[in-house]
Amino acid sequence: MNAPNAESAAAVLGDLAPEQVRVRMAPSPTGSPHVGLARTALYNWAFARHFGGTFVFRIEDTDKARNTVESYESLIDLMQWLGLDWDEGPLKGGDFGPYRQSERTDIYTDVLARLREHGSTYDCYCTNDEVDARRKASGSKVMGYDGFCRELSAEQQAAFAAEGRAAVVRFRMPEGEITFDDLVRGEITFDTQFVPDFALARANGDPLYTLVAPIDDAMMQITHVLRGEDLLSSTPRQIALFEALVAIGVAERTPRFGHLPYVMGEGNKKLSKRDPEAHMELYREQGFLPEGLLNYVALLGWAIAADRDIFTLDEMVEAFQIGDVNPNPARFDLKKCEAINGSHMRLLSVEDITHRSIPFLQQAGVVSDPLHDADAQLLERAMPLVAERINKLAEVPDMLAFLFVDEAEFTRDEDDVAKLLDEEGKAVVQASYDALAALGEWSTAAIDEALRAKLVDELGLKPRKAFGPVRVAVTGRRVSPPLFESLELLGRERGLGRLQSALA
RNA sequence: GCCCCCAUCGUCUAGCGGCCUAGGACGUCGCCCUUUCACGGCGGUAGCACGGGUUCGAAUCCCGUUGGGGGUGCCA
Repeated sequence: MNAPNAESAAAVLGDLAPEQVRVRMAPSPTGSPHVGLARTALYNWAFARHFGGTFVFRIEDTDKARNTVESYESLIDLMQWLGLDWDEGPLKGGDFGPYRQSERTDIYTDVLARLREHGSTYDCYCTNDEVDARRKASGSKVMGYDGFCRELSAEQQAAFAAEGRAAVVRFRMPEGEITFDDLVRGEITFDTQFVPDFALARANGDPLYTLVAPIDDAMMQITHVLRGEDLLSSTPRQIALFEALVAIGVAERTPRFGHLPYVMGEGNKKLSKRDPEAHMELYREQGFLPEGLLNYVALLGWAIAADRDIFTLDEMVEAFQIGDVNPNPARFDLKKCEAINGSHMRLLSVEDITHRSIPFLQQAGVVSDPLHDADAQLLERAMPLVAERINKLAEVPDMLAFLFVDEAEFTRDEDDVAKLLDEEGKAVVQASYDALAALGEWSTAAIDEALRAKLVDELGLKPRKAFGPVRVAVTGRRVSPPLFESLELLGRERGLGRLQSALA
């Protein structure tokens, strides 16, 4: 499938020293950032860090109609949250800037002029309808542009211009085959007869992605291009253009390419922007940890070892080899993503989880903002009870709300009340109240002992039966932190109050 | 249509010609732990798409078929 690992560093680097590696993440600021984009960013980042090379962050905002500032900002925000730090790019600068294509139009205009001078381009006056009509007439199976304007004389060009036609600039594709050694797929060959002359600039002069990406990669001295599989079939065009850029002295070399597999959603289709599961924002809001999310996303096409799937970013950097990336598309599985995140949660100290949970608690209105001492102290005692039983930070407020609310605002889940606080349940709660009202010391151990003596020993209830109603009475829910500990934290007065109010 | 990519449990994967009676993880099922939910532990379930080669030997290499995906823009 891929090159053997033992040789892969040499196979990947060629004559480059490891620290000369330069890769880039080059998203378009349209829409909200995507899971696939995060994976591409992660692989590029890990590749650069593995070799001690440079990770460039570039914004591909040539499509004025679709770019938005919100999208640009959320891109930056996401990268920062994930901890994928870049060496050159927005907010950071670098020797090859600017790093937003919208600020580089002079460069593109200049390079385009040089390409024209070199004979790599030509002006094309055709309309789509004309091209379609010719294809229909000739019966050609090849879609795309047919090269009609390739050899137009100056007089013919003048004649078209006189008709008021504006010309797009097209690249003159060379004849023959283009073969490249894809870093994840191996050798791939295209016959350029199936790669039509493509447009480099709009009729209004605006440069297009097809022109701009290779120019930037060339001038930013990118050595390895790791990008989505959707760009695979545009690679021969880019390689041909790169060769022209080398010829005119803009590029030193053509980078190596590696095409990463798609991330698929439900069914078997590419995770699309309409898919709510596609958006990174969502995971952040739900309280996924960046390290957990990154770990899961890394698994979509790569494995650190045969029998292991929890690892840190440092471990990934150490182990990451582009040749190990699996070329087939991966389905995003939320269940597994949560499980991986939960494993990372359990790797954290309680202090750390507490710290990270506070914004979620504050946003839910469970604790004060800024955090008062009283809340902080209660939180410090409560977090150990829940830290082990959650997969996402957003679960914390649900688990702990009952401890923090004012008694007046305390409510119980209706379904749970209906199920567990029936006549029988209320009798249990009453018995619990009796047992605890007399209690001398209000501690977990004492509460445990008292309730057990009363409910299990005296009334002969099974623990399952006994503690369910009490739990709903005290915490308002069937699912909660451990009961005795919860009672202790609640305190005698509020604890007994809850038991009493459940009887009403 | 044409071009290109892809193909191991339901899902993500390990596998680089003999270590494969195909390993791990998530899911799922059962059991244990247990005051609920989790966590943890133990066990089960389930897969090399198909057909031809090559080879002493194929999940692994080659060809074909089938199936999936992508491209085929004055989008990126």
